[in-house]
Formats: sequence, C-alpha cells, structure tokens
Amino acid sequence: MARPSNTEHRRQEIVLGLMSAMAERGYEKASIQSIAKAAGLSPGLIHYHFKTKLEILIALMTELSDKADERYELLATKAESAEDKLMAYIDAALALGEGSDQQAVAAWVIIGAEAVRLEDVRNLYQDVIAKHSNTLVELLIQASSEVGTKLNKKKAKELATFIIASIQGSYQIATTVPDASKDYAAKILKESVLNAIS
Amino acid sequence: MARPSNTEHRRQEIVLGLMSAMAERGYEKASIQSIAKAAGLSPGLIHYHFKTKLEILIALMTELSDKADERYELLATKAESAEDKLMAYIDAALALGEGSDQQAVAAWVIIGAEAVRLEDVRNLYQDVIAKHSNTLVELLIQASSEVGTKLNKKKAKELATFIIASIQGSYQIATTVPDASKDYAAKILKESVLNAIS
Amino acid sequence: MARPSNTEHRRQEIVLGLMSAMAERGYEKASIQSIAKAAGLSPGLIHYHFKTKLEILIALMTELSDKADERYELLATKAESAEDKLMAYIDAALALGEGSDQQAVAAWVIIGAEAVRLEDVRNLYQDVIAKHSNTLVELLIQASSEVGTKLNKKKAKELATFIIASIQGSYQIATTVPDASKDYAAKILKESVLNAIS
Amino acid sequence: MARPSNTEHRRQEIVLGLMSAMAERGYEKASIQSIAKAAGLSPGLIHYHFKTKLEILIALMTELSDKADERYELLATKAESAEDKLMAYIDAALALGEGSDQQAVAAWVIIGAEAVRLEDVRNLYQDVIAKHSNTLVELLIQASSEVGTKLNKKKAKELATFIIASIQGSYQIATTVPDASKDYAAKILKESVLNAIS
DNA sequence: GATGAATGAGGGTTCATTCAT
DNA sequence: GATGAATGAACCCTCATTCAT
Repeated sequence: MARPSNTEHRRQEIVLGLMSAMAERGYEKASIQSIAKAAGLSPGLIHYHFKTKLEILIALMTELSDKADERYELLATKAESAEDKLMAYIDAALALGEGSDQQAVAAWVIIGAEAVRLEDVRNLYQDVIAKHSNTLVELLIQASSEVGTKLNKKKAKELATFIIASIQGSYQIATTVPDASKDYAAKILKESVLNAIS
Repeated sequence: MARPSNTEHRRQEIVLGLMSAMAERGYEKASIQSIAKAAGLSPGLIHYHFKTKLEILIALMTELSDKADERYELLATKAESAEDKLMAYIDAALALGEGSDQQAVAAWVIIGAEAVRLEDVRNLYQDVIAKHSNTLVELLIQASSEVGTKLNKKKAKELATFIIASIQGSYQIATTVPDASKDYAAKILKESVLNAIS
Repeated sequence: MARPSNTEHRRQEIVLGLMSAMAERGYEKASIQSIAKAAGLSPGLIHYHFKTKLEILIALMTELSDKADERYELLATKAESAEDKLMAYIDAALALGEGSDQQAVAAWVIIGAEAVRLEDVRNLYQDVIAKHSNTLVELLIQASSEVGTKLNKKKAKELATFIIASIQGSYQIATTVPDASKDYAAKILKESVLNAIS
Repeated sequence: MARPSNTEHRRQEIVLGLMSAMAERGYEKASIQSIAKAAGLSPGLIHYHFKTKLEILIALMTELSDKADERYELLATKAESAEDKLMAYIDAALALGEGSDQQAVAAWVIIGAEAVRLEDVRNLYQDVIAKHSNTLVELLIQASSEVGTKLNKKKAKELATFIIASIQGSYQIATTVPDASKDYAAKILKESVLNAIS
C-alpha cells in the first residue's frame, strides 16, 4: 500500500523555509541546512523535493506573486470604479503588516537583487513586473477615461512603471530603514497617481 | 629609495573591481579571485590593501555615495531656487547613463539587498539614506515656502522618503527590466513632487 | 488467497535494469533510482529483492556468464571435432549483435574494471575466466591432438589466456571505438589459434 | 618577489596521486581526499591546480599515453627492420614490470571503462587508440612488404585493431587475474602477427 | 608592495539504504 | 509485495584568508 503523497505540503514547507532563511541571511547564505532547519526537515529531504536550490527560489517567487495577486483581488472586488481599483492595487501592495509579511517583503527585496545575476530569476521577475504593469496600464486608462481625461498608452505605461518602481523601492526602504514611518507611502503614491490621471 | 606609495590608487582599483564583479555576479559570488581579475591585480594583493571582503564593500558604498553627491552638487550650483535644486536632485539621481554608471546602479541594488542581512552594510546604507533624506527635507520645506504653502516637518520627511524610495525602485527596475523606458522616471517624479508641495 | 510470488521475475527485471543503467552511466553512477526507472519499478522495491546494490551486480555477472555459456553450447552442438568447437567458442564470444547484446558487452567491460577494486566482483570474475580457461584448455589439447601435434598443458593454458584476453579486449574496443570494423576479430583470432595448434 | 611557480611539479604529483588512488579504488571512488592523501597534498590544493576531477583524469591519460610512446621509441631505435619494430611495439606494450607500472596498467583498464560513459574520456581514448592503430598499420604494411607478401590497407587495419584489442585485454587479465602467467602474451601475439603477415 | 600557492571550512548535491504505510 | 518519503554520510567544488618568497 503506497504511502499517501505529501509532496505538495512538503514543498510548501520548504518554500517557506527558504523565505524565512533568506529574510535573515540572503539567498546565497540561506544554506540548504538552514532552510531545512527553518522548515523542521532533514537536509536530505530538501533535495528529494527540489532538484536544486534555485528551483526552490523560483517556487518562492511564484508563491509570493500569487499571494500578492490574491491580496489585490480581495480588495478589488469591493471596488466599483477603475479609480477605486487603482487605489486598491496600491493598498494591497503597500499595506504591509507584521510577521510573515515582513519576511515576504525582505525575501522579495533579495529576489530583486538576485534577478540581476540569475537569468531564471530575472526572467520570472520580469514576467511578474510585466503582469502588474499590464494590469496597471488598463486601470490607468480606464480611470482617466472615467474622469474625462485621455491617457495615451505610452504615458500609461510610464506611469505604471513609476508606480511599480515606487512600490519596489518602498519595500527596499521598509526592509532596511525600519524607523521610516511605514504608512506614508500608500497615501503619497495615491495622491501622485490621482494627480497624474486628472 | 623607498617606492612611492600607491595605496590609494590600488584601493580605488580594487573597489572598482568589486563593483564590476558585483554587477555581474552579486556580492557573495564576487570572489576575491574575480575581483582581482576585474581589477587586473593578483589575488594576494587584495588582502594587502583590505583586511576583509566586507571592507571593500564598505569602501565601495562610500565611493558610490560620494559620486552621487558630486553629481548633485554639480547640477545644484546652477540652480537658484530650492525648487530648482529639488529638480536637480532628482535629475542627478535618475539621469543614468551608460557604462560604469550601469554597473554602479546594479551594484547599488545589490548593496540594498545585502543591507538586509549585513549589519555594517545596513548601518552605512541607513546613513546614506538619512543624509539624502535630510537634504530633501530641507529643500522641500524651502521650496514649499517659496511657493507660499507650508509643509510641516513630518510631511516633508514622508515626502522625502517617498522620493528616495521611488529612486531606489527605479534603480531596481532599470537594472532588471531593461526594456522599460528609462527616462520617464525623472519626469513623473518631478511632477509628483511639484504637485505635492504646491 | 496468497499472491503468487513473482520474485524471480522481479529479480530478472532489476538485473536487466542495472545492466541498462550501467551501460549508460557505469556502475557507481547507476543509482538505485536509475535502475528502478530502467526496470519500470519503484526504488523501494529494489531493496526488497536485493539487500545491496553489489548483490545486483553479482546477479548480473551470473546472468551474463550463463547467457554466454548458452550461446556457446548452442553453437557447439553442431560442432563435431574439437577444432570445430574451438571455432564455435570464438564465434559465440565475438559474434555480437545489436540491442541488448551491446548493453551486455558494455556492462561486461565495466564489470571488468570494477573487478579491479571490488573483491567479490573480482572473485566471481576470476571464476568466470577460470571456467572459460578450463574449457579452452581442454578443447585446445583435443584439437591439437586431432591434427597430430602435441600441445602441453602449460602452452595450452597460455594460449587459452591469450584467447580470452583477445576477446575481452575486443569487447573494450567494440564498446569505446565504435567505428572499428566489428567482424574482423573472430576471423583473425581463429586463424591465430589454428596456426598455434598446428 | 613572486614565489617561483611549481605548478607543473604539483600537477604531476596530483596526476600520480589519481593514478594511485584509481588503481586501488576506481575513478569514482578515487575521492579528491584520497588523491590528496596519495599525493601528500591538502585537498583544497587539488582544485587550485585542476578545475575538475575529470581534468585530472584527462591529464593522466595524456601522461600514460606519452609514457607508452616513450617506451616504444626507446625499443624501436634499436630495431632495424619494420618487423623488428613491430616486435618492439608489442614488447613495449606488454613487458609490464612491477610497481608503478602495475598501477598504470590498472589505471588504464579503469580508464577504458570510464570511456564507455564519459565523452571526454572516450574521445581521448579513441585518439590514443587511433594513433597506435596508425603506427601499427604502417609497420604491418612495411613488414609484409619486407617479407615479400602484400598486405592491403583494410587487412592491415583489422590486424592492427586485433593487436590493440589483444593488448588491452591482456591489461585487463593481468590486472584482475593475477595468477595468470604474465609473459606468455607477448610471445603468442608476436607469433600470431608474424604468421599473419607472411 | 606584490605574488600566487596553500589551507580548510562549508557549500550544494547525490545516493544507498531504511521504513511507515 | 510494493510504494515513495526520509535520512545522513560522503561527494566535488568554491572560497576568504594566510603566508613564504
């Protein structure tokens, strides 16, 4: 009788183990040993479920991206106008709480740096950014149309990239300059966007 | 006859060697060997001039910070109003050219991630950010005063942090999403700031 | 109702799995996982049927030796004189076809190298060689007696060893130098032997 | 003042360390640790002089091939006829003494097996065999011409391959069946060759 | 000042073997 | 009989750092 597969559960544990280890030590220094310890597993088991350490990182990126999407969609359902959805997007991205959220943000900052040198990471990072960019471009065009102005596609794309950059930069500052007040970012970014589309 | 000391020159070469190696491979993977090769020096010489690899990184941070200051001051001398200086600050930060500038930006992105885990790096990173923040706070208050509005210190600090975050985020995007148009950032950020202080 | 035992069948599958994996990756790199995959079985099942990996190798040697004996006996039944049997021996050993034969030859070459370091393998390898040597010695003495010459035992043994060495060497060359013509070996070896005993 | 390079000397020591470790444990089990111990060096130093373990193996193959060439050329200078050179070739290949020669033969047997699975090893192995084959083909044609017979190129090539196979097989037997008398091989092979070209 | 050989700890990964199911 | 998850030791390799020259 075969043992029931718990592979998906184990993979999840390992991915979270990497996130935790990365937030504390960076990707290179997040050793398989430290990931295993963080996940409460034996080191050998890591490589039973993932062929390479890079594969775990890729899985973590997917996980974080999905979680971010979920957070946005949760807020977006309550939004009626495109403008409300834009604001919901910014809130979802920047309303960062405590605990594992902080780890997730730290991990994402480190992922951004690894994207500089690791092609697989860079490609997936670009995909994630592109997806957000597309979402934002559409929302921006709709929202500007709602308020009676006309935002062309090129401008919308530039504005979307600016929004994304501001968010990524806020992650960086939130992670490394902890005494900076944390809630300002969403407010200011929202004002900037509203001003830009009106 | 004593050989004339070329220590400062050598240190500079080593620091630039690290910058180059980091832009390509990250900090952890920038081995002393690879730094030496990038600098055209022998591996042993590195540790004659720097006790540890971390010391080189600290020196690189100082170097990059100084270079940024110089770039700003060059533009700021031509500025007459505080508002002009604000715009000059943003231009200096975001007008990124080719070649070693690109390496510098990539290195700075990686430094930001290393600041998450390395206390020495984090402390210096925070110092650099704080210095920029102070500069910006002053300029923002002066500029708002120039246009007849009143920006209180707390607001000014939040706005300064937002500006810095946007710039750091732009570095991240410019480094890892190369097809994103590059010149939008300064323009949009300047508009946002002008709107915020008026 | 008890499940009918299929142990022998499973052991056979595993042994052939090792042969296939070895031909491709060598003995050390033929992992239990790869053997299982080649045999279409689960890794855990391997150790249900064999205590250690070495045991599978021993079983493979027995299998290959038996197959070789069968091939010889099939040809030898048609032979009338000792000389004919000698020729049949050489034909059986060197008439190597395609497919699993090629794998078997490759596996045997690798077994020969493992015999250098693994005592159990070496002992069995020596047994196999000794058995062939005895067969050949007898055939050589009979055949020389048939043609009216007298081959003493020492000479016969030396000649037998030479025959065996030539065959083993042909396996090596056939496996690693694939463009060498393949059919020459039997012909030349037969001529050499006929000349030596006449 | 730079330390004088001893790289070539160290490389030689490492190569001989691998030969010794391989003769005892095979290539896969010849760990870097065991190579280092056999060479009297620290493990880390191995990788300072060779990028990979495979590189050491390749260097060993070159070394063994060169040594074999030297042995032949030493004997060949005393030979006057092509036939004498042929005999010298066989003597050089099969007159295997004690000590490091035995290790060399064992190592070569193992290399032959590694050639089955490692492309780089196989390619070099084929080159070595091809070189010997070319030498033999020329000698065989000249020698047959000396005795007034005519050996065509195809036949010569087949005969050369047979000679090489017999020699490789003798290495195998000499290494793994130590009680087989050792000096027979050259004598019988020479007779076979002389018979074949006359 | 400068070289590059040398060290040894620690990294990711592979793997035979065990075992709960 | 059969499964596949789990373990831990050992592997090759990388590397910051040291040091004799």
